[in-house]
Order: sequence, then structure tokens, then C-alpha cells
Amino acid sequence: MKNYRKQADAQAGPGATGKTTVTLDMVAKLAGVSPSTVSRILNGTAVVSDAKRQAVLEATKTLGFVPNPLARGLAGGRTFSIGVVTQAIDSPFYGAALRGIEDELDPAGYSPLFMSAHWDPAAEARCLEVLHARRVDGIVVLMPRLSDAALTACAQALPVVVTGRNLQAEQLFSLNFDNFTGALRATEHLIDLGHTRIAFIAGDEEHPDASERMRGYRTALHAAKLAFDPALVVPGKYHEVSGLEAVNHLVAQGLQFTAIFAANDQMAAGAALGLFQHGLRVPDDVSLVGFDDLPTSVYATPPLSTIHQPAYDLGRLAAASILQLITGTAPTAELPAPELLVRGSSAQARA
Amino acid sequence: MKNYRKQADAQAGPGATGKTTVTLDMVAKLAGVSPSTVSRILNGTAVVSDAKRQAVLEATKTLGFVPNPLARGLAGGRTFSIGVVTQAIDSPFYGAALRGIEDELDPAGYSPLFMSAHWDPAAEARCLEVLHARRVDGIVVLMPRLSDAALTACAQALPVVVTGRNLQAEQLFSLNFDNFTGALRATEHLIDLGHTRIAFIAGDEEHPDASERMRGYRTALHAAKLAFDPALVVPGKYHEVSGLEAVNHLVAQGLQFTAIFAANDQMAAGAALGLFQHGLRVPDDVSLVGFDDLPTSVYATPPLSTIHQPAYDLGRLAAASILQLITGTAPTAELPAPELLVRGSSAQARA
DNA sequence: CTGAAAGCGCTTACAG
DNA sequence: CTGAAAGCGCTTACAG
Repeated sequence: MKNYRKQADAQAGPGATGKTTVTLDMVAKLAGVSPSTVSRILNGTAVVSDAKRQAVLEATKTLGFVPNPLARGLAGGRTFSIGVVTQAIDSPFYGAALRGIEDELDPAGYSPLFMSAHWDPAAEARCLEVLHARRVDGIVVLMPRLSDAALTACAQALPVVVTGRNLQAEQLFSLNFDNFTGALRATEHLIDLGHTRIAFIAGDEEHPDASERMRGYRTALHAAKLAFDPALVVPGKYHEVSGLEAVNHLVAQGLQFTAIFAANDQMAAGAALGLFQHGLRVPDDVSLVGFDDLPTSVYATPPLSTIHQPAYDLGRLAAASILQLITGTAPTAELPAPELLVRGSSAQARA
Repeated sequence: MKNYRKQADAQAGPGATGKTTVTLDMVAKLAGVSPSTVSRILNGTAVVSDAKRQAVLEATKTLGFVPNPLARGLAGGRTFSIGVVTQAIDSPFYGAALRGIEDELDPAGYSPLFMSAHWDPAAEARCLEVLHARRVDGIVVLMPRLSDAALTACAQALPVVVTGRNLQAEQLFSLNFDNFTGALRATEHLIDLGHTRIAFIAGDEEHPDASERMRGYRTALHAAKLAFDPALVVPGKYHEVSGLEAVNHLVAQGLQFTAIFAANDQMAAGAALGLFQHGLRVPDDVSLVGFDDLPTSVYATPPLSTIHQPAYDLGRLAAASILQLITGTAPTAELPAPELLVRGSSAQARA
């Protein structure tokens, strides 16, 4: 048992040894104090005489004591773990957010517990239940699919942070990105380049951000006094295939357009493939702009112009906020404003 | 407490209610049996009379009892959780593997506990320690960086499954992909197309698979009686930037080449950008082949020819194997053979 | 087939 | 500042 540590230590540095499970009681015995004292010292829960502190610290080290999180959680009510429900563990967009959460939680001594809800409200409810049963100290839900009411109710049981929503409640904090402005900027960019026939590949209607992005698109057109042509708006599902299909549809309909604004980079990637297949060149024949700024988008050929969404920061801020909520501090985090990244996929409209 | 369930249920279907934490004892009381019996019924640990079983099941339902995993783990020694150490939670390649693990574990009643080691042996050792302290029932390590000895030692404490390694030990199972053959096929493909000056962007030397892929490249050249030119081999780090830099290097050196085989798709993506920047067209001027078949590669312009690596299956098989190890069954899973995917980025060499 | 009891490894009021 | 004691919510020998 724990024998592997000897090996790991050889690579990882100094550490512990021990055949069988080392318990707090053993440490107490070795240090000549009561278990309560050991607990207090290890948790910094109370002021303890320096002599005992040293003895305990030493005993802890020589025995290689590692507290059992299960016991800690059961007895103390705190598990130092944060439930994180994401929609898909392999989402190219949320990956960075998850890393941000890890990076923020780790130094604070908390561990994330990731669960995927797959955009299914029932599954999401189950995640919440499981996480709650596991006694996590707080939950962050990335782009929830559950109703505002359900989320708010959840926050009555424990601190909750959600993204992509604007909720106000005790123990509940929302972190939202300005999708409207982002879409506005993207569309304005295309308009500035002289495009007047700009197709829009919309996002999945079930996401609140999809309608915001659509609104940004329409508002930009309106502000520029450009006609809004419903035929140029193609519904999408936020994944690559729908971007591809959208272009196929546009071309099949014989619609005129010199630019495409896709509601996210994944659809833009699909659209790029569609254009390629139809022999349409980006940006020579059609300008293309996405939304999100996925890590891969800068490596597209040509690199994709897009709206940067700070996924990593989103994760860090969400994690920092849940930690504040747990501490009893009111979070004040705010996401940076949308930023347009002009790259090679968008160019001046031809005369 | 748990109040949110009422809301969730409205969307998720029927379920539980309850103000305060419902314990197994409360269920026992309501059902008129002992806690032991409740435990046995819920765990299927022993045969129980039908009458009591019904009573318990009903009480469980009316109270909305959800067992506390912490208590279960502490008392029973099993947590029904599997530690999964990945190198980066946002890796485009391992994302699919993580999903495969989720999908396999979920129906079995197990939960994954994801941790990232960031390709750092010390961090990896720490992950193992934390996971062990959390009393996971088993651990799967994706592409470990720790020594074989350390991994084997870890397996003495609990079941372990590793990928990208060929270890034999009690309670330890390895799942490895045939990188050599994959690289061989990729190179052969280019040779078959008539290319004789094939550059190779190598992978990070710290990964065992990198040398295997290199070996595949060399073996293919040798078999075709093509000269191996060291100048055509550029070291890479398995990430996009190194692919970009490799191409810059190749071009700067004025080297002649009509094809590039990148040791993974991420570097191929970087290489594609590099070629684009230098005005070299794929596949007209240079054929490009990658390795991995990332989800995004099929959306590259042109779609990337590559060797398919079954990341999702890898995850499923790894999870299935750890479950078998826990059960005491010897895993026999094997990864499918490398498969060449010919897409638009590779073409006949010009005469 | 089924209870009573002990115990998993901690933490936290409660008393000094 | 520090112990003894009770308890967190379950499971599992141990006895019927």
C-alpha cells in the first residue's frame, strides 16, 4: 500500500513512506498529543503551542500522513471539492475554461469534480444531485440548460456559479459574456469591409447566447441601413456539420452573398470546408468571420477572423467566484468585453 | 436543502423531495427494518425477503434517499470512483478519450475523477497520491510521464491501467497503440504518391511514441530504397507552433521537399499555416499528412490526410479494463490497428 | 434471512 | 491552549 510513493518520490522529490494506511490517530500518538490537536494544527483551526505544533508537524512528516478526504468531508462537512458541470468534457471551447478552473482551484487547495450534462436538462439535474450527494462545497455550471428557477433553487442548498446567464440570488453568481456586442462587432467589421450581402449562420436556438448573437447581427445591419434578408439567415446547431450544411444550403439556393458570419468558430470551420468544396475561396470570394476564437482557429487556412471569447479567464473567474461565495464574500468578477480579431479570412468586398 | 430538486424534477421527471439530509437510518425506521438490511438491499449484498425489500424500496423512494458516497467510501472501502490522470484537460486529442471513459463508467455506476498532470512527472506523482488518498477504486493514467517502475509500484496499491506503455504486472494493464505501423503507413502513402523528398516533423522526444513514429518514417523510406536525409527531419514538440516553426526552418534552409509527414495533427495544422504563409499550396506544392485524426482535422482546408487514432475507443477500453481489474478479471482489450485516412491534403507528386 | 455493534478516519462543540 | 466524547452516514463481520 502506498508503496508506489517511494518510486514516485524518486522522481518527484522527498516524500512519505509507510506500509499501511497512516491515520491521524497515529500521528497524535507519535506526537504525544490528542487527535483533536493534530486536527486543529493541520487545519489551522486554532492557536496551538509551538512545541506541540512542531511535534505534530514532524510526526506527520515521518509517518507520511495524508488526511483522508472522505473522512474529512464526512466529519467536517467540507470536502474542499467543487462540482463543475460542463456540457461536454471534450468541447473545444470549454476545455480552456476547465483548465482555468483547475488553475484557480489548485492553489486554493480545492479539487474540481467534472461532470458532463450533454446539453440535457435531465442529465444536468442528475449531475447536480450527484454532486450534492458528494458534498461538494460549491458548484459551477458552465452554460446550464436547466431553468433559472431550478438553478436558483439549487443555490439554496449550496453556493452556485453559472455562466451564460444573468441571475440574481443569494449564494448564486452569474458570469455572462456580452454576446450581443460581440456579434455586433463581427458584423460591423464585415460591413466596414464593404460587404452588403452578409449571410448569418445562426447558433442553436436552445442557447440563450444564440439569440443574442443573432440580435447583434441584425442590429449591425440595421444601423448600417442594410436590408435584413431572412433568406440569408441559416439555422445552425453550433457544430461543424451545421456550418457545412448551411453553406450547402446557401449555394443550393443560389443566394448572393460575399460574406458569412458564423455564430461560432466550429460552424465557421464547417462553413470553410463547404466553401472549399464549392470552389469558393476565402477571403477572395467570400469573407468569413466566426465567434469564440477557438485555439485551433488561428491555424485555419486562412486564419479565421473572429470574436475572442476568454474561455480560460471565464474558468478562472468562475472558480474564483465560487471560492468567494464559499467564503461569504460577494463575487464581483466580470468578463472582459468582446474583442474582434481580424485575421486572414475577412477582406475587402470586391467592387 | 436539496430544495432545488423540486425544480429540477419539474424538468427531469419524478424524483425526491425532503428538507434536510435523508439518511439510511431514516429509511430503515420508515421501513421498519434495521439499517443493515437497508444497506444490504440497496447494495444487493445479500438475499432479503421480498416483503422487506418492497418496504425498503418504497421508503427509499418516498424519502428521496440518496446514499452519501463519502460515508459509503469510508465505511465500505469502495468509492465507485475511478481516478483518471490526463496530461491536459483541454487536450484536443484526449478529450475524446475522456468522453469514452465517462461513457463506459457511467452505466457501471462509477464516476471518473479527472486530474491533469501537465506532462510533469512530479505533478503526476502528486495526482496519484491525491487519488489514492481519495480512495478511488482504480486509476487510469493516459500517457504517463512517470517511470515504469513508479507505475508498477502504484499498481501494488490499487488497480491501474496505463496507455502508451507496454507494462506487465499484477493489477496493471497497458493499452498501447501501434505508432510504428501508423507512421509506416503514413510515409508509405506519400511514397506511393511518388514523393521522394519527404520531410518529417518529429514529435516530442520525451514521448515514447515519438521515437516509434520516427522509426516508422525511416523504415518506410528504407523499404522504398529512398535516402534518409537528416536535414529533412525537424524536431517538434507535438504542438501547433512547433509545426509552424518546422516549416519556417525547412523553407529558410532552402531545403527541397514535396511532402511533409507531421508526427501529429496539431503540428500538421501548424505546418499548414506555415506553408500558407510561404505561399506554398497544399497539396499542389506540398503534400501534408498528419497523425491522430483530431476531430478538427477533417475540417481543415484542405481536409487533412492522417492516421486515425481511436481516442474515444481508447478511453472506453481503458475504462472497461480498469473495471475488469477491479472485478478481478484479466483485461484483454486491444486497440484497433492504425488506419490511414486519405483526404485532400495529399496528392500525387508533380513530375 | 436479519439485528446489534463496532468501526471507517476525521472534526467539532463541550468542558476545562 | 487542549482533551474526551460524540458524531458524520454508511458497511460489515459477528451472532443468531
